[in-house]
Amino acid sequence: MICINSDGLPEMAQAIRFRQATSPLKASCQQCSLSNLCLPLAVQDNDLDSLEDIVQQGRMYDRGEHIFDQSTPFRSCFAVKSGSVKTSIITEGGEEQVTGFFMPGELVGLDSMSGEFYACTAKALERTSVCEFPIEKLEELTGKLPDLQHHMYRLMSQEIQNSHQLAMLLSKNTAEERIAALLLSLSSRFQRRRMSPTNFSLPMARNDIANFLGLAVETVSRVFTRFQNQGLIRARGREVELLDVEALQLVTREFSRQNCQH
Amino acid sequence: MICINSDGLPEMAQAIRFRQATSPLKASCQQCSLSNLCLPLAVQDNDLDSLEDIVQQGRMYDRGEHIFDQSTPFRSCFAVKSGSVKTSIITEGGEEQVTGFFMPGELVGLDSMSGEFYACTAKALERTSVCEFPIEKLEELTGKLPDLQHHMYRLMSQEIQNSHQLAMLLSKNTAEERIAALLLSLSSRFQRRRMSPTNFSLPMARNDIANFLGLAVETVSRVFTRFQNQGLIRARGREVELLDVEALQLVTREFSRQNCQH
DNA sequence: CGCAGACTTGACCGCGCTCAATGCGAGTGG
DNA sequence: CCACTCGCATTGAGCGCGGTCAAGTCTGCG
Repeated sequence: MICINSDGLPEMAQAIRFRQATSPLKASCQQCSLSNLCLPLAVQDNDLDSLEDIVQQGRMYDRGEHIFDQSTPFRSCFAVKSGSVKTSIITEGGEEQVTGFFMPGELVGLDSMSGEFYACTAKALERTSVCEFPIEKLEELTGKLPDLQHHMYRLMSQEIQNSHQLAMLLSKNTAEERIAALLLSLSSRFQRRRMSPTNFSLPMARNDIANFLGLAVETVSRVFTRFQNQGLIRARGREVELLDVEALQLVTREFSRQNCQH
Repeated sequence: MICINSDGLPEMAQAIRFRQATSPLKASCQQCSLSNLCLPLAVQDNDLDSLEDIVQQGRMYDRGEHIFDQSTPFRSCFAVKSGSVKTSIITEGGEEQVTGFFMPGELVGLDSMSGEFYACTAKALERTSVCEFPIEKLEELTGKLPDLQHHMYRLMSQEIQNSHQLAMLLSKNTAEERIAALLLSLSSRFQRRRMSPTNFSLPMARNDIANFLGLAVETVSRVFTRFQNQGLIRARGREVELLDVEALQLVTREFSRQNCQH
């Protein structure tokens, strides 16, 4: 009845191979290229050891694999190391609502700290590796390191804000505005990682974009081609090039502008 | 330009009186009737003193008064003691998006812990009193009391979940489903406070409901009367009586049921 | 080469927004 | 006490954005 993972079988063989290779090794935050984005960002160099002590190098996940779902007991938060993750809530009826996309350096699972099970389902959008922070140890550590605690509060607070922004987008903005906003959000997140902010490939399918933004797939498609015809972007499949960032920013604010003149 | 406070004058006299009576006194969580809902819920009896040490009894706010807005430097979280509060994001263009309603025992400001200023504007929906938790002291205290820290994580996590639920409501559900969901949410929150879950008065105006749920006021009105005609509720102004809770629950799930048969 | 899944495009229609008028209750002043 | 006003809520008429349904196209992969 609930058929979430509709992906192929042949990936399993690969998964097992990698699982053995990288299983429960201790991670090295010191050498990680994401140390200026991820949790280490908040801890002093001399405390980095204690963070490394609790981190577990997670395994690799193939495209479509679940990192956890709503029936998994909540034990850990996960930092995306490479690849990307989508989280979604799946209702009793099997309806899915995508709640977020997570890129390298971002922390998944903050919405699950209030219950026994994860509050959402996390699925790898591509070949993805994660670092695992067992929550008990993490809480213990944040009790000792005020800076880390502060950072956790910041991250969770930011997550609330993001979600509010999404709610705003969903309740007030047109399809074009929502999609422009998403493209710009992705753009700035690529930029944070020192990648091109105008030339990237979408980690998620049109379907996920549509679900996330509360639209039909067809509408997403139409807006993409409309943007392309207007010269705002160039898109072929998941490859996207932002040709006119300022115009896109204008689109996201179009709503406000139109409704303020009277 | 931004004309938010449109309420009457005569309340001012009263406000001043109350302000003097209860101003920056130390609050007593021990005697507070909300101690089983609010932060004290998470601390041992013998640690309650340290929590009381940092709490400040806030002043009274009249209907429509701002507790803080997006230009206020972030310093504290606030627990609603009596009355009720609405939070909203106000964009550059003056557009408002209501992000939440807060009732006694609930904590306002968790979305603001990641920036220098509050991330939203908090407005009293009626005569309201709050307790103030200065954030620096609160963080210091949560570093010492693991239970309290754990509770903060829970609260923030819950806030994320709530917001995701809202996003889901906004992107997938019809007007009727959204309003049924809101009524049931309010109902259960009144019940938590040992008040009637079927007979209460809405703290917010139709306008706020509409904004929160991403609808037009007119739609809210129409759905209310439709529900009334169907015998689900009885509503006159802000007074609401839920006549058929089970039917309302069915309405919220109607969507899922309809879309699962094929 | 052929198939499956993802994406695109087109035609149609309905929910909910908009605009506009009316109803209603509370506070105000004559 | 009634008439007036101002916010707020309700009700009705019409229409547009975006959803739905149905083909058609593209792409990767065995």
